Amino acid sequence: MTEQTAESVDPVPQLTVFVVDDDADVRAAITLGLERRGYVVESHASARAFLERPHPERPGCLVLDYGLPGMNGLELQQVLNRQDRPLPIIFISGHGAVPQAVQAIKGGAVDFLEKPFRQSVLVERIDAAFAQLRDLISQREALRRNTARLASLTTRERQIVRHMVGHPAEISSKEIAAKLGISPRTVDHHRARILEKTAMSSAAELIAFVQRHGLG
Amino acid sequence: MTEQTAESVDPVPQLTVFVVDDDADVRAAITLGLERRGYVVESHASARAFLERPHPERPGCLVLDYGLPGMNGLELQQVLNRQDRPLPIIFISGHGAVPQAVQAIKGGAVDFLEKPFRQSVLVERIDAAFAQLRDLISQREALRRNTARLASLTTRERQIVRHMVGHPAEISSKEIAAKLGISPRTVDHHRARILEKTAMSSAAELIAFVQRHGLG
DNA sequence: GGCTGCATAGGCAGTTTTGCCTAGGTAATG
DNA sequence: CATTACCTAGGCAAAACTGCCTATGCAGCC
Repeated sequence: MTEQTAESVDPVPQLTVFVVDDDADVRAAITLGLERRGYVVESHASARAFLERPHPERPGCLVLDYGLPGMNGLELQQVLNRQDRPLPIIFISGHGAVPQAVQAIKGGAVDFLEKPFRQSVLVERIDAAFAQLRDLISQREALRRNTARLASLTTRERQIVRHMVGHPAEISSKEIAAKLGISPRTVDHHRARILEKTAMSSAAELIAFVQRHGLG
Repeated sequence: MTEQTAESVDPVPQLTVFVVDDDADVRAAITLGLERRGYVVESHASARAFLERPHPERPGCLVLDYGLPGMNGLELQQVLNRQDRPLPIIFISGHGAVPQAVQAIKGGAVDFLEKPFRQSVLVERIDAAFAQLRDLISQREALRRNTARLASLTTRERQIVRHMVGHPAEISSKEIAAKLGISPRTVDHHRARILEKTAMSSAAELIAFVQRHGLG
């Protein structure tokens, strides 16, 4: 195990713990505790400030106060959910309110902690969030690679793929040609190009692939 | 709209609201309120009693007290989750405990209500649970129908299907025959029988189907 | 012993797919 | 204006698939 330059170049960028809480003392306490344990922490006083930070794509998880002034935690969660950014959220809240916790978890939050909580509990949840994040990232990565292969398809080609995937019972050139109002010969031609571009060997393989990974 | 014998034969069996709470007053109150609104209610005083009821497959949803003596609500939820029975759960709890609510929702519960709650809120959640149930049931129904079609396949036929699904790039009779050490002609024969039995029109359709629904 | 179901395999004809060629029309682009 | 990309479409031949036929061997069952 030659462990030279362990700190130098990380293939996976360092994961960051984003902390959003309007209480400066809370931010300081969490930041301090986490940094002592070796985490990279970046804190913001409001949802707005967090949303406007540069490099919004940096991977990490979010420790989010529920009762923020302005845009509250739940609203921020919803904003983030609409973006398809992989960012697991751990809520923290001053007053243990069940309905809010329910909504947060239903919205995909990793957990909902009531203040005060022990740092060790938070660290546990952060590790869980990071594990979840790594899953999400690898899924996205796989999807991205696959979608890239389909991205080079032209409109017509894509249309034919859609039809084959949507109606796997009608994939003969004749049937597709009838649907599209063109010659079966042309469908053949497109099919050949599609298989070539996607490096697949049969319509079945293509359909199976798109069913698994989507068309993007 | 001739509404003769509306009550006689329901194609979908009547959905039941199961109530499990150790407090007889709570059971009575919920039962009364729901029956007045036309719901069919069946109540039990303990998780054990609910689990041991006859006809366990009757469709419905479960209004479940969290703080049951003996097996508590969360444990019952986990038992039910291990069975693959479609039964949406609405938790009710005397003391609003966030961690418990979090666990319940993560376990798939529809909601977690704190006592006391308004009947109208409960009714709302029950309707949501019923909607979710209907989705689950129709999904299961589709799966069941489909698995039945694959169930009539012989060992060899199933083996060939597995191979086609697992290696969609190698579905020509030649390739499959090579893998199995038999004649391409025989694979043709099996393929024809498979498509006939499953009422599919192409290998692609079969693969797409099995990918979606599994082989059972 | 006969019957049935399953796996094996071949023949033959018709259809389909696939690969490789040409080629015209259109729209965008340099 | 030339080039490029895309959609269109046909010819031709090899390969594959499909449907319908026969046929053998084996196992289990009445």
